[in-house]
Amino acid sequence: MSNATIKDIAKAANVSVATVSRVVNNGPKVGPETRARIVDLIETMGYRPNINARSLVTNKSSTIGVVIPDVADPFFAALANSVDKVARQHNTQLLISTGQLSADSELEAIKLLLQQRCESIVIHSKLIPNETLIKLFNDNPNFVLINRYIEEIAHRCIWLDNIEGGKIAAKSLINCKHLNIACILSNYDIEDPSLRLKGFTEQLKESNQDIDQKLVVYAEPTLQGGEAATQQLLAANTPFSAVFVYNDAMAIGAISTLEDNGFSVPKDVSVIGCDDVLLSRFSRPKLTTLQYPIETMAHHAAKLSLNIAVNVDDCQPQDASHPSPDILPSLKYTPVLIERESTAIKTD
Amino acid sequence: MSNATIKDIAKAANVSVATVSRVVNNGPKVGPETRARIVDLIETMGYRPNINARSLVTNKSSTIGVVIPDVADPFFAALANSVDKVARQHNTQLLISTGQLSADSELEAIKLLLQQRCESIVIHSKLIPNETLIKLFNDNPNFVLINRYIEEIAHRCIWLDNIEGGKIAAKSLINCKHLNIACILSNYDIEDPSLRLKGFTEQLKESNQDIDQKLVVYAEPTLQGGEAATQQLLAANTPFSAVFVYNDAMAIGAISTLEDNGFSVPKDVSVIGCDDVLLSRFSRPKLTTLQYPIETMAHHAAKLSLNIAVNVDDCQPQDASHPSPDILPSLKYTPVLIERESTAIKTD
DNA sequence: CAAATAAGGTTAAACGTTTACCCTTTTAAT
DNA sequence: ATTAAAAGGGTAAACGTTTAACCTTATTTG
Repeated sequence: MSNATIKDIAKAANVSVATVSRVVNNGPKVGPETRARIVDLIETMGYRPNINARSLVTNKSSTIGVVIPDVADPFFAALANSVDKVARQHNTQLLISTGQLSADSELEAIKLLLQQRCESIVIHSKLIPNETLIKLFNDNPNFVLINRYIEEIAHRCIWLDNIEGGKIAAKSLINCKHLNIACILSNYDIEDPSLRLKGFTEQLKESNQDIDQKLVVYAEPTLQGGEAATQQLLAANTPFSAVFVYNDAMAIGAISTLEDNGFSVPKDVSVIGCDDVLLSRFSRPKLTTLQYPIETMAHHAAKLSLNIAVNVDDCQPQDASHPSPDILPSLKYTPVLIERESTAIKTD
Repeated sequence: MSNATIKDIAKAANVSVATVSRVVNNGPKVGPETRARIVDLIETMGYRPNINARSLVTNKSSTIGVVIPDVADPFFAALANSVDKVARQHNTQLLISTGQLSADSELEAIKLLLQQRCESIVIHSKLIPNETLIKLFNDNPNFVLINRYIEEIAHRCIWLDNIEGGKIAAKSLINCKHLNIACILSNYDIEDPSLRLKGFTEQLKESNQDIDQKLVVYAEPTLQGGEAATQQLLAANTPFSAVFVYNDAMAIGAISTLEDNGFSVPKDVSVIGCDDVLLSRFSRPKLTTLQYPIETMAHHAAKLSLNIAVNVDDCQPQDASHPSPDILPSLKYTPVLIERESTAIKTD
């Protein structure tokens, strides 16, 4: 019933398999009444083409792969979801493979996807070495790298300007007159935290401010990590009136811990996050954060990977305050500061 | 290079394809030195079997499908993640297909997965009619339904006792002396909200309490939905001192709106959520909620679907206060109340 | 009215595996 | 010394498609 093959249909319709194949694929060379008859049969016999057989001969899979560390993380889930939307618009099936934040797993995930004959893959990899990736990308013209920049394959990297992000955060905190500023960063061995820190400290230096090394702490980029990092900060006993946090989850964990310890946000300490996940609009206090346009970026990446013309409108909107320096669609995205309630001008 | 076929290996090793196939699949009938030689060649020539060709002949896919409404929802992401963990333990690739909360899409998603030759599928469907599902399950012995109970296929349904959940919530609120209790429910056309409401009102009746129909409102089960529902509640101008909310996202949206309107939680109104997503431990105030053991359930579902013996330890722990009535591993799970800070005994 | 073209098909090879069945050589048992 | 069995390996069909190449019958063109 559900496993009728093309031959069964051909026999029932009294035509060759080629003809059936043509109606299935909307090919030419088949008369209207024959087509109608076959369409009918396909419907009533519940025929569905065997993807494997098809892929075997066409060497295509109608499948787009996504490699992310973890499906459960909202940030990566948003990424995958965005790719999924593009995929379903183009009759493409989404395949997700998780890299678990280990170089071996990431590579394994890619190979798995390759084995499934995905010709397009959007890869979020932080741990595979540049050279390996470059080699991989040279063999596979439809791979796209998201959230990472490698010069040699720059035209297939969709990335966020982390340095600029750090600068924007610093500017905002400086404007609020903060002098003792802490940093909570991810302890994952990836470049994002250090780039953000770099931009942040550079900007601080422009105002002749320096960052106290005791005030930069590292932890897992999760709610719990934010909690742990904040406890560490508190234990150091070095006063601070503001903290720049690696992501929103950590920021919310930080706020939670701060308040548990009698500090009010933003009265006693200002907190600025990064990512602008949906939640940051609903936390108490509402979170000031750097918007990471991951959905747009993932959308862009998916289209690039599928070789679909990228519509300028789909990309980061030209913002008067943050004009993109490149011709659109640019592969570089810049975060935008979203000011809400967790930051304030320093009092006392 | 990366697309060497089994024939290439055979030629290089000076053996037949059958022999190569045997070493790839750890089959018998191949001598140790031949095996070593072939393994070597496979490595150096970067051979990876073509999954499509293999599936075509074996009619198996080493793939487990998951149908969920949406990847971006943390609840479903947790579900998928849990299935993924089981899958990778058993060398199985995860395939996610999204149902978008429409019966047609859900069915389409299943068919897509079937077309990819997934023999095992974990399905989260709320909208496909019972009969359709029953038929589908009779044809496909490895399908498992999660978060829904259909009597005819009960042995393949992993579900949560929503009625009991409603009762537990009601008891807790009654214990806190609340008399005017509101309900915020999902407006999706699924049975969960009505079952929870049913349990809730039944329990209320046992204490001779009744629920004011003006105090039960419906909205999207999201942060924004919680916001909207609460505004509706506030607009009705009927006082209430507690609210039972369909899920944690809505609950957090509700708290946010309540506080924006000058009500303090839990002083002025108690809020009880449902799901116990990670976030509920980090919201302000920390959320009292019904724990929905979705990870365990999904783990269980994945194993059931893959025909893997389900370990009793993996299932819901026997809790003295909530003994499971069935022999473990039970397919029915019961939510557990997690009391945190968003509920309190009624004052004034 | 012949020739050219279009329309609607068919045939068969190819895709890369797995596996039942067959064959040969070596080893063990009598 | 014979024979049986075991070990190691080869052959070829089959899985369900797509598609180039070919064929036949109308239809158009000059």
